[in-house]
Amino acid sequence: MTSSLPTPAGHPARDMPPTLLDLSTYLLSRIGRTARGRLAERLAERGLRLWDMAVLAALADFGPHAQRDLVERLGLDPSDLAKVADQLAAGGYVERTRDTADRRRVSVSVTDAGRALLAELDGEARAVQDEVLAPLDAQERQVLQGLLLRVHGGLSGGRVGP
Amino acid sequence: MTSSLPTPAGHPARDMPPTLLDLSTYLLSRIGRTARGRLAERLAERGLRLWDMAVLAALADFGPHAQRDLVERLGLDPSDLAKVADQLAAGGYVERTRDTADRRRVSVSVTDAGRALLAELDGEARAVQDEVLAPLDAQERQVLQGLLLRVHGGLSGGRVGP
DNA sequence: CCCTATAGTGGGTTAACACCTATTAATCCG
DNA sequence: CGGATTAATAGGTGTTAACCCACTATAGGG
Repeated sequence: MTSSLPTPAGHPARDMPPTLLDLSTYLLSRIGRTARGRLAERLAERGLRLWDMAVLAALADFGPHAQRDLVERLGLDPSDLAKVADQLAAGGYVERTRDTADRRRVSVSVTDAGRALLAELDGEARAVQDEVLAPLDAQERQVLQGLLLRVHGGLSGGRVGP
Repeated sequence: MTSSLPTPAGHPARDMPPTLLDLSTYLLSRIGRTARGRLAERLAERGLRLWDMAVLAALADFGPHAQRDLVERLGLDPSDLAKVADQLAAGGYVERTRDTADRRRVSVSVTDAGRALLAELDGEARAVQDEVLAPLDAQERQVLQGLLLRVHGGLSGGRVGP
């Protein structure tokens, strides 16, 4: 018997076609989608979306940005970023200050509350990751991370998403 | 210098936040999304969608199904499957025959043309995969495939998608 | 000082996708 | 037989994410 494991509880047990399962890209798409979806769910419980986390991460990692530069870095529409920044500012997670040198620009920086929030969100993300990568041990996860990082590095910059 | 590689041509070079790049789930999501998008583009040039390919693959791998069973296997809405089957039948890629035993059921089977089409689509998928996995050599790709397959096997059957 | 370009913002439009509903036809079971 | 159930299908709804346009305010060059 090739698949002797009992169906893991509450599972339709739908075997997918080998033609698809043989495609790493299919698996990547499916797994990535699942992970993304689960994290999005958790963020939604806090009234947040994935872009909120991406923006917080960019600010925490690279310091204050003009919105223009955030747009450039994250590949998000300027108009949409304005909305994200609005919401984050309303929650006190980021501060927006007019750039004194160029008063068109609005410099966005993360607050302490924002950093704390990001830490929590990162925790949620890691919890999801633990669920998703459950079948792999620590060493295998590291191998996977290494491979994915290299693959990611090779992607040319088309459509992005958080 | 930690990132000495020249930006790979025509690239905004947007460095993503390490906070995100450290998450395998982020990379999975991003890479999977890219791969999916690129394949979807190619299929669209033929007037096809991902579900068309999934349905063809299921029929080719497992033989004829009642639509009911395809729905079960692929996690697709019955109503949507009807439309997919319609289109595939119009192109001559599948045949629909009333089940003589239970005349409510419509049995769908792949035709030779359908098999030929699937072979082409699989070729497209592998071409995309070659693009996406370009940074990895053959052995690394196999390691990746193995890890992904195990991760996939551990996913409980929530939302699916092709 | 005009004239053009840029930064941010508000308020839409669009496209894709999952999902739901009603209808028709056939089956099953008491 | 008759009522309840299931299969397929047509058509429509809701959500989401990406995107686009118009407007304001500022900058900067001639």
